[in-house]
Amino acid sequence: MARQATGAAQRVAVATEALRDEKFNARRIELAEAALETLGELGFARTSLREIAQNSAFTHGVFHYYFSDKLDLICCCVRHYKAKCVTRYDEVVTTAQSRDELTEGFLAKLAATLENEARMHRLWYDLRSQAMFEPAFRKDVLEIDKSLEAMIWRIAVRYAELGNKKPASSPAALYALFDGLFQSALLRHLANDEKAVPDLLDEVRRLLPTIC
Amino acid sequence: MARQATGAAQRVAVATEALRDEKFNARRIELAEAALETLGELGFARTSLREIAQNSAFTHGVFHYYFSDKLDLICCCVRHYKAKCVTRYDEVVTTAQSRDELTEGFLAKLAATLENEARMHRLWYDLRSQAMFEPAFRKDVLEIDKSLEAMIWRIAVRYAELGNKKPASSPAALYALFDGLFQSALLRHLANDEKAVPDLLDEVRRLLPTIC
DNA sequence: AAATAATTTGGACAACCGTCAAGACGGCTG
DNA sequence: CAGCCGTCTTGACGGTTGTCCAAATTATTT
Repeated sequence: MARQATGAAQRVAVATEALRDEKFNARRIELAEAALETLGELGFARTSLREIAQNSAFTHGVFHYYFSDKLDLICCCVRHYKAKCVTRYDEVVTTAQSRDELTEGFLAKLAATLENEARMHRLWYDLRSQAMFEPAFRKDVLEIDKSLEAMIWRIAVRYAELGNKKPASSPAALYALFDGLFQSALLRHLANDEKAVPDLLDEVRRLLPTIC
Repeated sequence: MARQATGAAQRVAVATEALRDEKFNARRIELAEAALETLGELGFARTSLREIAQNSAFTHGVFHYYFSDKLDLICCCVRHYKAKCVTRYDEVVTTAQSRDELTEGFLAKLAATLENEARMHRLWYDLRSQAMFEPAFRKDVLEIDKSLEAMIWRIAVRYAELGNKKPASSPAALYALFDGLFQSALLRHLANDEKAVPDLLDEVRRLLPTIC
């Protein structure tokens, strides 16, 4: 009986603790999302915890309560950012019924994210560069890079499938190609080069048939 | 006569001023080179003028005497870095007499610079990302990017020439591909992935015949 | 050799940084 | 209602930052 009571109490304790953890984590994500706003605006180098707090509804102390460290916060930001990004083209991939449909759907998403989420993308490139200096970032960054490579690969496989072929290049090379093109287009776009987006689309449109 | 004397004096004045400018600029480059040492070690975000000075033979005041600004210093660093980089493969391109010779020469240089100048390369990627946030960097970065694209294109043209063909892709796409591959390999190399270099070489070896 | 200019030094400054801790607030439990 | 606990605020701390400047040193000209 005593054992049972203790067991029940323990179960309740575990449950409440899990609930607390969940709530705690939800708050972390909320804070990370607010931090991403400022990070995307200023970049890693110029962003301080105080600046993040001032551009959000939170005080700078809260961030230290939920994150052990500045790096901890930014790692959480990166990880959260990943979840959003990696599925960007999946709907197009699954619904497209022809090469043309896939191509146009992909290009549309590409142009849209380049123009509307430029700040998030430049932050990603910033943090990936930081990972070359800061070991604490490397694990997350390499993991995200792998996910993005897989994302691009899913497009290529589907594109090949719709032509009854197989992709001609490796996942790594294909990701490198698209990543390089996107990075260059992003920089040009941020520098107010109005041809950045159409040039990227032309390039990708020309490239897609050659890789399968 | 008076006119002539004035003219001569002016000529001398112009000459000495030019000499002064040259000396001034030589000092700037000397300082920039010292700064690159620390920048390559710590990255843009964590490098301060005092840290640069402490790791060099100069005091921090000198940097402010020769550079109006921290950005001014770093722009000078980037511009100086460019001159070194852009001709890296030119000797291989001009001396190679066969596709194999060009391929092996290129791969050897590629592996060497990735391993021996990793710090300079990561600084380049860092600064290119910074250019997405800091407009002051954009002009120089875009210019260097164009030079690197041309450098890669010279390799491709020569490679095609040695096979009596023409490159199949555009300069932009080709540069994007190699840049993406190199960036990925660099990150992996810095994360102590021993397969980073051989994987890059394998990939490039496989890719070269397909682009021409 | 004297005077003028260019260069270099090292310290002072205010502003900012990440971090921390003492206390306030508010809901929940006993 | 009293006490506790998780959450949050606020202000302070030592250290670092970019910038500036007056004085010292060196080079150049007269």
